[in-house]
Amino acid sequence: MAGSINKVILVGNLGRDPEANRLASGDPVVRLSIATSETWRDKQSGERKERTEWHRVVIFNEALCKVASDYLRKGSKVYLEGQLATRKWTDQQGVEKYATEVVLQKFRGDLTILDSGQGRPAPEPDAYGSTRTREGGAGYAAAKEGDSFGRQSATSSAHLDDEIPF
Amino acid sequence: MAGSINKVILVGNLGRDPEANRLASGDPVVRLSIATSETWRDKQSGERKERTEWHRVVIFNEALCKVASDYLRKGSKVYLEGQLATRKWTDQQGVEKYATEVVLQKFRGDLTILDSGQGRPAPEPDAYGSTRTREGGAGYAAAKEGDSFGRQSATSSAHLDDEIPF
Amino acid sequence: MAGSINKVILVGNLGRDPEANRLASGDPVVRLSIATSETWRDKQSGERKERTEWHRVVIFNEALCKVASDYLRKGSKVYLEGQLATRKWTDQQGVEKYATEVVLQKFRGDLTILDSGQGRPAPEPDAYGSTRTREGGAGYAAAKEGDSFGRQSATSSAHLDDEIPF
Amino acid sequence: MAGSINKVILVGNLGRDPEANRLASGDPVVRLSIATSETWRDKQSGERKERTEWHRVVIFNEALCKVASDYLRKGSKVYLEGQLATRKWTDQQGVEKYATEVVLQKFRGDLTILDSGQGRPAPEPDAYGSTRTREGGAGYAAAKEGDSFGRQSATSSAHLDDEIPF
DNA sequence: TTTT
DNA sequence: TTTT
Repeated sequence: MAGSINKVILVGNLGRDPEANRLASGDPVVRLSIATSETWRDKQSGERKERTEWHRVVIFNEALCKVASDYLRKGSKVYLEGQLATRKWTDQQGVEKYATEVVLQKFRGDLTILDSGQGRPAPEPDAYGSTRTREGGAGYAAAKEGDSFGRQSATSSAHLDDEIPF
Repeated sequence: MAGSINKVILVGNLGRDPEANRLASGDPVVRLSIATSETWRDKQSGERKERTEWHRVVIFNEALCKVASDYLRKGSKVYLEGQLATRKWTDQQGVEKYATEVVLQKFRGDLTILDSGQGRPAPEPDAYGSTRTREGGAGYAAAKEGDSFGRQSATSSAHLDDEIPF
Repeated sequence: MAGSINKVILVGNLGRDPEANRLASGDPVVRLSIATSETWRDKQSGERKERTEWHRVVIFNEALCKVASDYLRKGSKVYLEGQLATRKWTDQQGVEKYATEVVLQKFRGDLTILDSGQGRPAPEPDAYGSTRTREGGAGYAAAKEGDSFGRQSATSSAHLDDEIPF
Repeated sequence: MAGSINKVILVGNLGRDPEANRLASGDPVVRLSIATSETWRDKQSGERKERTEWHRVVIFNEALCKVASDYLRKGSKVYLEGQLATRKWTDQQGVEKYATEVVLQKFRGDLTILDSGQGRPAPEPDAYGSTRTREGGAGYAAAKEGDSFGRQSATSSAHLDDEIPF
């Protein structure tokens, strides 16, 4: 379909520290869990309501992987831009599962830090890069080769996804 | 969270005609299934690849419901803007399911037709509005009251969602 | 032109306090001057370069006028969404001038505060509303009626615009 | 300013054919004039009103220059994404002038054709690329070196800008 | 799991 | 005129 656009823009906070990994190809992947929320006053009761939405973000863009793993922490506020991708897999019970993620593909997407580190622990300089030398070490498990879309294959990440529910 | 943004922008084509319904409250809901796709040339094989992504869109914005049901048809190209919302429900086997939708809430979102009707059947004038007078009639099933977010309750739409795969 | 989109998204900082005014109609207008900047390393010299862009923002959306005048100050960081509008006028020397602004029309646009007031003077409660009672007083000059687009007429604001250059 | 975003999204039609040029560096530049419009019904008179906005677009992204010059024509509908940049220059009378453009920098921005050529003259295959071999030839005037931002210097384009009014 |  |  010539002429289609698939774009997500989020401004929100990380619910936990970024999860940095490498595919078998050596390419980095960083996963973020981002909260956005909206508040409104209920017309009936007059009560203040809040609804929080959690977004799974998967970064394949190398430069942005580095920004994410070096400078983002639980609580960080970010602006990011990616695209929607729904992944399907079959769990151990043979049940088909779906998860929709915001994907920042290689050379695509955008990620900008909106809180300049106030109150967050200073990042270790080049924390992500250093894992190149201790590949597979604690916290940076090696992953299976990605699919043609550049994402981990459904099976290799199924056990992670089962923990899903964001 | 003061200061969060949850925005999706899609330009794509409808995979089927819009599904117009009404909540028990009488408020309209229109569901769209939108395809976006991207093509690229595989660096290894040199082959041209294509990946299509299907998006579930749910419109609660009344004016945009009317635009959608009056002027959109299978194949129509649209620009739309909404927000991500993930819904959870339990199916008949007791399995927890999730579906992420692009929601155009009341008084929010945007929807613009990008192909001025070429080749599509002329819409019946005010097709949607006329269902007000035959509520529950063929093609416009009445639905259960929405939840606080204004969306149909998980249970009332569960059987639809099971058909999912977009 | 059925099917056109004109959208600007900015994340940046206010270069000065918001300027709140009222049109002759009584409708509020708030003007912001927003800086965005980008930095890069020059490939030749290796030097770190920075380019700052200044954006004129004009808010006619009443709710967002209130947010802006009550909570924003010089230095505040905001996310905002509006549309481009280029205004033309003739200055006292008879020279045609143009200025492009990011406009948040009535009931349109978006404005979200991204820094929760850290270090900024607490806003006077309802500062903007209170000017209703001292209309035309210092700092809230009354302005001539807006044009059909809801903006001040070119002539009524020409002297302001001559100070322009952002 | 770490953490700023300057983004413009337009869906509109070309008011004339693209203007393809090359900088002295050999890098391509394509200029587009894009119209967006909105229509509304005047609350007082009940009349249908329309307002058209013209946008100057400047493309430095090489791949998108090629798309624009090969496939776009007067009347084409496009989706595009760029950033705002205001350029200042002094005209022959010594008057300072400003023009705000939507810029698609090298390796940045987005451009998607929304009408698949219906009714437009088929583009000559690779029309743009062929100018590499007849640089400076009819229709592809060579231009002075760009500034650090990658844009043509103010002086070299001043005479073009004087024709402005988009 | 975040944030206000 | 902001911010880093």
